Amino acid sequence: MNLKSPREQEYIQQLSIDCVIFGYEDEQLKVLIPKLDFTGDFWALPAGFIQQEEDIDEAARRILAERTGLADIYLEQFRVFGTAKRSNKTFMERLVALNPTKLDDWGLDLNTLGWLTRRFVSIGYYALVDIHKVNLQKGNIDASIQWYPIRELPSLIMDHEEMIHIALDTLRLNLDQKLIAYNLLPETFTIKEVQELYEAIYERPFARNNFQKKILDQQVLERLEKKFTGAANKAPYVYRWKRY
Amino acid sequence: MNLKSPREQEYIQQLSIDCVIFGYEDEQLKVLIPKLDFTGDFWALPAGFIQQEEDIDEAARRILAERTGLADIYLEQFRVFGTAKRSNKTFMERLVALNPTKLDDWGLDLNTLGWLTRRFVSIGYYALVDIHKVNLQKGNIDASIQWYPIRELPSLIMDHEEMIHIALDTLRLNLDQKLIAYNLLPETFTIKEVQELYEAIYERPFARNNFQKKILDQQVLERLEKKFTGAANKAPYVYRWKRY
DNA sequence: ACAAAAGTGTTTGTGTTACACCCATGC
DNA sequence: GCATGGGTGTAACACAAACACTTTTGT
Repeated sequence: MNLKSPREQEYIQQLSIDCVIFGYEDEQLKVLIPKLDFTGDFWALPAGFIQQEEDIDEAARRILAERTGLADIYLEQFRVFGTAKRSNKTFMERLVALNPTKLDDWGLDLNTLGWLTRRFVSIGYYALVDIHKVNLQKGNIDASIQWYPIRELPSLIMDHEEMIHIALDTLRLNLDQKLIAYNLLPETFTIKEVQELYEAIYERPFARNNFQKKILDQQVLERLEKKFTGAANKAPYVYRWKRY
Repeated sequence: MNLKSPREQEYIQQLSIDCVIFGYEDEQLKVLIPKLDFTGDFWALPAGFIQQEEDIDEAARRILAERTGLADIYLEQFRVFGTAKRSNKTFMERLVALNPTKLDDWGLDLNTLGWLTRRFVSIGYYALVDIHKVNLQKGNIDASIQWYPIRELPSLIMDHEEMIHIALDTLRLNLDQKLIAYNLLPETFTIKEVQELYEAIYERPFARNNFQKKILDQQVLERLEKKFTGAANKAPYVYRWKRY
């Protein structure tokens, strides 16, 4: 996202993409959220616009790559947000009031501001990444970027919190159906780790033995060697996801 | 949809809505498709643009009302179509070539044409209507408008056939989940009629007795009087959908 | 030997499919 | 009575949850 010249018809007008990027770490489902480089504590989902010669999926990939350094990411549309009153106006007004000089430094003129504060329709994408593969990078208007546990989100601008909740609902619906959970895990893992991931996503416990059966019956994992942790118990097998 | 002045910023640029309107009649699932009022056999889904002060859902409702005369319709987003090469260009070029004078009559100038032939991102909606309540109305660029059985579609412009197939897939996934089948039926109906509807949608037979149980177990129908058809068999009960 | 956790098997319950039967209606 | 199609009950089966037991590991 470049604030300096979005109005030059390089991008489709009044249409944006917002990305809910899910990761998994410390038995918690997390979302990647940048904080904007302005006074006033503005957190906003990674977002961007669609270039004229670019597929919307490509645009989403570009936005994701910008923040994560990853090119090959699982992602999916989940909803379009398009109420008439949906605009950056409220939050931009507060931002402008709190950052009188900064905007000049950015070279933001009134025209650009006008472009940005119009009504925007936004396509919501959610993405699943292996959190340890991510190479965190600030976007050019970010002060910082950070993973937040799904139950400890900061206060986000506009309707971004609603977006995260709808993305999570969609993820829950699609998880088994599309067998996409493994995008959140490293290359190899134990069944217990899969179970903990499921428990983090659905926020409820699963019975160990039945869970094991359910997962293995899907025939999508291949069993590798055992994993000796040094603990005084039976060593679990390590598995890898058979990509189709 | 008004071709005469869409470029005046009244609408959001390069963003459109396409509607797949499902109806049910003669044991067949049907889709409402207008034929454009130009030489060359152009069939296109009911479509339109989004006014600046209008929710996208409202815009979809407006487009639906225009063709069906119905205000209260079940509808749902199902996908955004947004590849970079997605534009009216190919089909408009053919249309212009086949209709040299007609476009002048319409007052279509090159600017408007340019507006229309740019790359467009389109939000797909599907709608379910009681086909007998529909008051068919041509849009102002339609020559005619007609219901087509899902397996006897005409050749549609752009990616509109793909849209219909994806809409149908989504409908199949959501039908039981969201209990929306009754939007396709008249006020009252028999279980057999529901079964025939399901068979039309999923294109496969259902066992009569089990189907009855499955539907009644959902507790969303209320049983009314019997329906005497004059046939030499037991009269079926008539049901009504309990709207929540 | 023992505790801890992994892995496997068995029983129970639930819901779906298949089969059989009964009921109402008009000729 | 009988053919026709609607409505209901039950047995068979498959799937999922709950319970129990065995195996492996390090101390």
